[in-house]
Amino acid sequence: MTETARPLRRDAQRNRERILLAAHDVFATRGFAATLDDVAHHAGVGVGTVYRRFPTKEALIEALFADRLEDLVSLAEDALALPSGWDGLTMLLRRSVGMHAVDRGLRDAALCIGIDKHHFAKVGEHLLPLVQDIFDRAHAEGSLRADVGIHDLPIIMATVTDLARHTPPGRPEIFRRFLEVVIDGLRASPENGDLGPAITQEDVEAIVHDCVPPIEPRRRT
Amino acid sequence: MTETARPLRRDAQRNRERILLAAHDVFATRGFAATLDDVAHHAGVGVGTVYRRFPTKEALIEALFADRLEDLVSLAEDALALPSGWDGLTMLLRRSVGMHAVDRGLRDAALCIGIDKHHFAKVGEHLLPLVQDIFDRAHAEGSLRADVGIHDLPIIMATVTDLARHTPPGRPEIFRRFLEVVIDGLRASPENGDLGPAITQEDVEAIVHDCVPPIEPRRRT
DNA sequence: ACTAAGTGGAGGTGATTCCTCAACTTCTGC
DNA sequence: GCAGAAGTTGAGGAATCACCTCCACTTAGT
Repeated sequence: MTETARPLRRDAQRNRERILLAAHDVFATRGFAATLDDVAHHAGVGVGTVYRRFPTKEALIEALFADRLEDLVSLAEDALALPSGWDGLTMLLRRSVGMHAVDRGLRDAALCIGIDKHHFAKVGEHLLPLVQDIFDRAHAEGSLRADVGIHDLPIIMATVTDLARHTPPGRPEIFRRFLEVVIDGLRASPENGDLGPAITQEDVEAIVHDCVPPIEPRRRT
Repeated sequence: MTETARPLRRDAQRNRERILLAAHDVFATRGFAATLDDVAHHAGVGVGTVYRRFPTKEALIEALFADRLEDLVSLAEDALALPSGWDGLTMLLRRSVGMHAVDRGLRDAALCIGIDKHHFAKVGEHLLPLVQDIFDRAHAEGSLRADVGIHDLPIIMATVTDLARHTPPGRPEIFRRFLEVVIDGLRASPENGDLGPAITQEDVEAIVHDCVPPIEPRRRT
């Protein structure tokens, strides 16, 4: 396993980059549901070339998103730098929904963090404690309703970004509007009812699991 | 066109009823995405029998849901009978989400009302004014935030019931919880920001259109 | 100019859906 | 009971879609 990979021929290297560029575009608009055939067409290369470079869709996705997810870590850090816990939380929500609306692949990747052991595990380790801090701060401040927790976040994100997916490209006001309603519903207020028992990790997995197109294709034997 | 249909043979009539019963079950769990082959299996008849009785999926859906949608009209009437406008609105939301979670076919049909000229037009004519009254009453009362309007309803319903679709059958708490957050976000409050320009009918059509499986199949020439 | 590396894209595989049709079965009126 | 109309069946045709393989061809690099 310590085998050093030989360097690619120059044309192959160029094609690899074209594929990654095309994949960025295609996954941004179609999310994980995009096909490698699609990517090949956009890159102007044959399908075979894509499969030679990235043996499975999984490999391409990892190459594409592993470090792009770091943007979310930066965002969380920025949110924690704000003086107000509430402002931090709402900034996290607004900005990440915005990013996910622009790049649906990023959205699918981000949702994977919470439900998948091996994909993007490293980013998850960085991100989750930050998000926890953001929630803790808002709770301590008394601005975030007490019965909402960190496990609600994936559900909110999945739901709002799914709406974003369906809204016409030119009208982001629509899902933003919905997000604002949700945000206002998250604010602690004496008028709020009680939400009952918290969401569990299993709930999140069960729900988010089929809000994301599968990375590995359906292979029936 | 004034041709009187001959009465069905007795066994055919029995089969027709079995098909409708099975269709009820199948559409309840799979929504409009269910196939007529599915219905046939559940009914214990051949596919051909289903296609003989209901030439298209459309015909079966109309036969199934035309009057079941009246339940929503009754619900709206009940909501209007409550003394408080806010209670009426939240009852409409909670009960219809509950109904749609239990019967995904009903959900798809209800969403069709707002976006489709010819299906379920009659029910729509009854329902829409009632819903408008419910919103007007809550607005007049000052309990519903002023920048939310009737066109937000399909979007909210589509989003929350879509979440309901993904939640495990035994855990309705999850989408109910989310709905409560949304409801609390709809309440007028001095802390709320402004939502900006209202949703238009075109927005609703564009969004809800692809939140519902198409009634008519993809027929390429 | 020779060879290993790389390429293209038609097409195999398998899943899924819609719907037809021709051989068969059952009902109903006489 | 029987003729024939009405009804049934389910295998399978046709269309679509995604994944991926294969091998005759091209090209980089020494």
